[in-house]
Amino acid sequence: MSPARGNRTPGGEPKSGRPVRLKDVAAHLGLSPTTVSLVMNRSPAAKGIPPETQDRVRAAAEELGYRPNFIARSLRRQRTFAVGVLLPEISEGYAAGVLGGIEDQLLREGYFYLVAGHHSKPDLFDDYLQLLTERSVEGLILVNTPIEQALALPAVAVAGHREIEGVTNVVIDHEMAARLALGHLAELGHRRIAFFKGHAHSADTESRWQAIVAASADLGLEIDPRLTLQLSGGPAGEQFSPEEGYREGHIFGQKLLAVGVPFTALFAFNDISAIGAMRALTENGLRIPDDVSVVGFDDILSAAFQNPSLTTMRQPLHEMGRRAAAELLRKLSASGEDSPAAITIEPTLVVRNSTGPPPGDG
Amino acid sequence: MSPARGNRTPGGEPKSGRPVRLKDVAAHLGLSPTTVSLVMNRSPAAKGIPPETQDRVRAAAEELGYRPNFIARSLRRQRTFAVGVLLPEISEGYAAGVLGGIEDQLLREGYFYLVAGHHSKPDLFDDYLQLLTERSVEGLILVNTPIEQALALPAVAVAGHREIEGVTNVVIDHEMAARLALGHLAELGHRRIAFFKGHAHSADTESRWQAIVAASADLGLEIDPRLTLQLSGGPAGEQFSPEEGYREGHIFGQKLLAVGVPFTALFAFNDISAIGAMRALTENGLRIPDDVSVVGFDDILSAAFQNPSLTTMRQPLHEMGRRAAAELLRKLSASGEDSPAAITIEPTLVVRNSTGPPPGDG
DNA sequence: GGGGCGGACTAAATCGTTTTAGCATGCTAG
DNA sequence: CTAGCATGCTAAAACGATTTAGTCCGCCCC
Repeated sequence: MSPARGNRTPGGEPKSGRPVRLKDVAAHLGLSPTTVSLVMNRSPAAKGIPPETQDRVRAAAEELGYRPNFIARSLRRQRTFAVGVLLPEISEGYAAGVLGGIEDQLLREGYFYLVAGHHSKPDLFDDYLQLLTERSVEGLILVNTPIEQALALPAVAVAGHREIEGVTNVVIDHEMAARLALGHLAELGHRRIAFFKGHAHSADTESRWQAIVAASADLGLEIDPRLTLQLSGGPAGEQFSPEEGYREGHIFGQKLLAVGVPFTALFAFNDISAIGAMRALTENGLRIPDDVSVVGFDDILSAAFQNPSLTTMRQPLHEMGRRAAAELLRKLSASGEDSPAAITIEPTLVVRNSTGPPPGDG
Repeated sequence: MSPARGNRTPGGEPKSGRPVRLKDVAAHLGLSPTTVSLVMNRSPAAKGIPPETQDRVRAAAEELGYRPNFIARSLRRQRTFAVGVLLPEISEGYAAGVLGGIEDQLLREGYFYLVAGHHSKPDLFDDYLQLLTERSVEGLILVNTPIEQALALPAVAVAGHREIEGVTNVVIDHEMAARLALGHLAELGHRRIAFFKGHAHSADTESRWQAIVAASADLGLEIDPRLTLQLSGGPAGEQFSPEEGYREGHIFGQKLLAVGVPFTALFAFNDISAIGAMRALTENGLRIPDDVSVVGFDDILSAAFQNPSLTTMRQPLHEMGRRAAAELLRKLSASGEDSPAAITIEPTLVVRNSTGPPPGDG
């Protein structure tokens, strides 16, 4: 049936070298490119084309294995259906988790994305921003990437450190996190709880701490300043490695014991430092959770594989990425004046084996 | 010394709405677009244009904040400087690690990449392959992604499961891995070593096992079949979760003890199962490394945070990604007939605290 | 018989570049 | 005096689509 050579591979590509263009389909049918374009795009202007012709066009396109050239289409329509993602480093748990969510949402909606890892170097950040702009991305998602100035493109930030005009921030609900974690400990019977605060130059630190203070008050818990230690996280602006965080958790665990103020639970700033602290406590003869309960934050992969496995607040990274992408697409499509300054994501408490009733409570 | 510069933001964008085009620069200078294009691209054909004019052009471009439109350029030159990356799932440690290396290399060479996660569904894989082709990627990198047919584009696979015509495979040097790991154990004095084999339908399983057999022979070690257990990894073709791997390691650790054949070391198939096994051994009163030494494979983040920290073979994921990207770019640029069928990457042994001399050896 | 109209298309401009093929102009050599 | 040849540029045709503004034809109706 196929008129004139029906030679295509299962992939839809013609066997001959070059791909089939719109023009080829048109020529094959004896129609103009315009007509074929209108039909293929189901353009409203195609209503004047009789259904029979439309079918002919679509059949021919299928038969020849026509695939529209996205580049040409992008140029003409001034739409690339691509967004840029800027993050410090792909192969880091946090960013990879968020990126997974971004990916799901974007591909589902027919978008692709270009990723650039700036390794926390501001000049690289600027370069990549430039390159992404040149490539005509329609918007930006910033993961864990602080920015100074307003951006020329619609943008959404995940764990953005600042409030920037026009940039929607996807953040975790710290109040809820504090309520859940402290509620869990309080319910078990803990009254004297130690804390690790985040390092001073992280945006999360302050809001999280305030949430902890508020939740403590609500629950009638007292916070003992001698039992709150602030992580330094190394030199300012530098990304601290997991190993450093672990080491610091280990040191701080020992410090807590050295203070001599009794405590029955520890709420760490993240899983890494929690794991370090668990080791320090264990080394000092304390048993977890029998003597001390430990709660982490993040739910990294390692948390489940500790012994005992770590109770922790899970940040739904995938969901955060998904929401960020969805919001960006909304900004792109809608007239979009009604974009919120922040989107709050609910964390969940993952109860494992590092928490239990305080000693002498049963 | 920036000349004239009226109105551009630090970003290089003009303040007025629309970006500056080549034509604008030409008009501003009273020259033709051709001339400006030749100069901007340092085309060989620009040798006929006097240096003075060239300077004028570049100055104007700088002043107006001209940025070439990559889409238009791609269309005309039939080059996108973009490659497609197909992987099962971004937010998985292995793929994220490799992707980090891919990213570094590609960006360094002026390329971008489009990622698609097919979640191990063959139909999604086909769809994305189609979409990437439509977007005119110049080549493909497949991470942990088995393919059936030859591909229409130049491609490199990382951890590819099959040998496909024209696709270069980046693989780990299993012989070396076996030599290093067993050499380490042998040197410490171990003679009776237990093994976890990978599940049957993984490509790595067979070659790795053969390498182990060979290395054992070289080192004069005997392999006791009663001490080799094969991981099942769940239903065929299904991605097994870390939790499952961990659980299986735990079960297999107990099984090893139940067998009743004495052993002083375990070489697991991966870190996850090693960690599970460590827990099982510890629960049964064995001390690591005093009674049993354990070696893992992969060096996932958790490996360093175990207690004791895990000695393991590190797969240089970043390097593997980097090499894959570099090879793909080589294929794209060179006439490229001389592309190897495989690129072998050297693993490294990371000695931590889960290995030591066998008991009664000191 | 011609004005109006709906139906079925299409010519040509456009998106922003690159690239091929020339066009003036002036100078030199024969 | 003019053919030949640099020199310094430019016109116009791509690239592969989309989209605006028609065209052409037949028919109906007065």
